[in-house]
Amino acid sequence: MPELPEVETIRRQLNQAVAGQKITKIQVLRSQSFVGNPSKLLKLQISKIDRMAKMMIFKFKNHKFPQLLVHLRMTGQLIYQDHKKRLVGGHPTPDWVEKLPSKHTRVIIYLENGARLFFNDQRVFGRLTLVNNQKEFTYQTRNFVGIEPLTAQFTPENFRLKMQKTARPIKVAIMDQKLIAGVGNIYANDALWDAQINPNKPAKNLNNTELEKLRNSIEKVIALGIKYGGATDSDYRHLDGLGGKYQDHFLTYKLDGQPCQRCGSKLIKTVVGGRGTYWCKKCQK
DNA sequence: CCCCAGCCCTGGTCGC
DNA sequence: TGCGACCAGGGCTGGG
Repeated sequence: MPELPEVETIRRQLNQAVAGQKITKIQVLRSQSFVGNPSKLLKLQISKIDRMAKMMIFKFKNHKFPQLLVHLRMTGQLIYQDHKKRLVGGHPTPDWVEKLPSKHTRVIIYLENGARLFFNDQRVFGRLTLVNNQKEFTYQTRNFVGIEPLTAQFTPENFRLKMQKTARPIKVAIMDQKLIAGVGNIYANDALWDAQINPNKPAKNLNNTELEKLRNSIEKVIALGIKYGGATDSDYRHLDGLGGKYQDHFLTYKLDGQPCQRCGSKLIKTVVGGRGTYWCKKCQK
């Protein structure tokens, strides 16, 4: 599922592929997938795409607003197809990209140069949300205000301040987008394994050494995720339809029953905060 | 404020 | 082969 590295990968590709293009038409094929009036975006020129936690923010030239917020949730994809149905970067076009729209296409954004941007989303949890002013923006992003792991704000001290505030399991705490931005289930599992911390441990019970280790591990796995273009576990795809590679480097995620890379004992799967949790009972204390 | 259960969705899997 | 129950999960809502 798309987390910080996956969303960041797509964001960078979008800035290459669609920045500078004007939106000429928007088709909403499933009403829940688009919140707001899509016609407000017509004729606006995309200036750049930012990111806040797992949310992408489309901004437009000479307009502070509207802005378009895109959240992929679990199965959302943004796929770019140019007017010749060729891919960005010159890769061979996967058949399914040439055949878009598919039955999972929820929104199509048409660009002035003849290209189309497809928002596909099998489970319809993802959203394109139009915000018209600062008040709406603040409301829609109110739960995504956590510290960004790859910025100067992600200091040991700031991390400690956030984690000491809650008695919830540490895994739940680092996945709380109000505390830390962009960490989802894959990278939470892998970071806790790397830091050798039991995912059930109450966040405020971690000592400074453990917190610093975990902070470093979050930074490490998120950076690795970006390096490999994210993880294609099921639906996640790059802008050109191809998959990421981080799934070949999972430390724990979906590896229950496999030997721990550190101690060799079998990784287990439990449920923490209602989410599947993969870890090593022997070396995560 | 804090925390958690239930909900939104669809497709894949499993048992019968 | 088919059918129904169940599961996956990020984030929102409502209730304790």
